Amino acid sequence: MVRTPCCKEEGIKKGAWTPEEDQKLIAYLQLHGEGGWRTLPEKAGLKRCGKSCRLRWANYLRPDIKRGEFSPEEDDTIIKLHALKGNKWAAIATSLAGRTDNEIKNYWNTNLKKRLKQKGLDPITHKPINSTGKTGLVPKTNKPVYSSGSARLLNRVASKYAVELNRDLLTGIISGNSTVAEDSQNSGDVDSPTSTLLNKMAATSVLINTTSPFSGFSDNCSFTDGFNEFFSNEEISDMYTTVDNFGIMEELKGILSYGGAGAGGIEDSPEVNVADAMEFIDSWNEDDKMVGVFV
DNA sequence: AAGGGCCTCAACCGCTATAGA
DNA sequence: CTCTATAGCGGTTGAGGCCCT
Repeated sequence: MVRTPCCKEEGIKKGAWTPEEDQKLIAYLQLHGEGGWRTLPEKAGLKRCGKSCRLRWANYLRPDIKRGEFSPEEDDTIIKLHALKGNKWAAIATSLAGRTDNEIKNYWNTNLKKRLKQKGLDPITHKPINSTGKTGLVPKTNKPVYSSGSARLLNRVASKYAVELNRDLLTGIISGNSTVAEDSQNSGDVDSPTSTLLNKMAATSVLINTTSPFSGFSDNCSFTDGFNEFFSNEEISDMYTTVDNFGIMEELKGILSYGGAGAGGIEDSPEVNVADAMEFIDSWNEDDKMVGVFV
């Protein structure tokens, strides 16, 4: 396929934008809205290529862009999401309102990467640079410590819905579309696939909890809102205080959408990480090294 | 004060994904 | 199915500002 040159036309201006150019672009977009970037420059009276206009708008001029320093909470979120997603700046940006992928990428490269290095952590793997080989998913000879908080949460879910609880139902619970709860409540079987699943979830949480070098991340996980139908405010509050690690939330979301169950409103789950986690947990379970039985 | 090196971040480049003709 | 236009993404660049000597 022959690609159309984007910015190689004669007379196309490059480099820093002037305030006058910004004004022209803003005025045009306020009048006509976004889109039609290829023809926009000519219509707006700009000697720029459409791509340049789109980037200028997306990364700088958009009214909902939050400028200024990153907060400690934003720092934590970026670091944690980077550990989960890698250099997926656009995906990370969706969790930080008002921040662009470009801004986050720059901030990572100029600040957070260095900060991790100063802490002796590899900014790519987020593990200690002089690690003895321990990684997040290979603790077979390094049994994790029991995490009572996340396990307790999962145990509550397990005991509440028992045998019928599966990924689809969990997805339903979280997205608020579940209709299976009453069936589940009739079951007293504790040695069930549900228990196994929840043990896996808990074990995954424990792994993250015990291998993450960070702590105290914000719990801005909207998916817990879906629990309102099934748990009291007090119980949900308890989830927030016991499941106090953003990574756990992310991983749980991932597990719930793993295997094509469909995650409803849950977005952008870390499929690869979760697949790896599940594979590991499965093998771990086979080896009878599960951290606990939460039934 | 000067100038050289470093740092930051807006902008660009090259590529892929996707939609539609 | 192929081709094209467009959008979007991540990596890279370079101008300008800052800091240090």
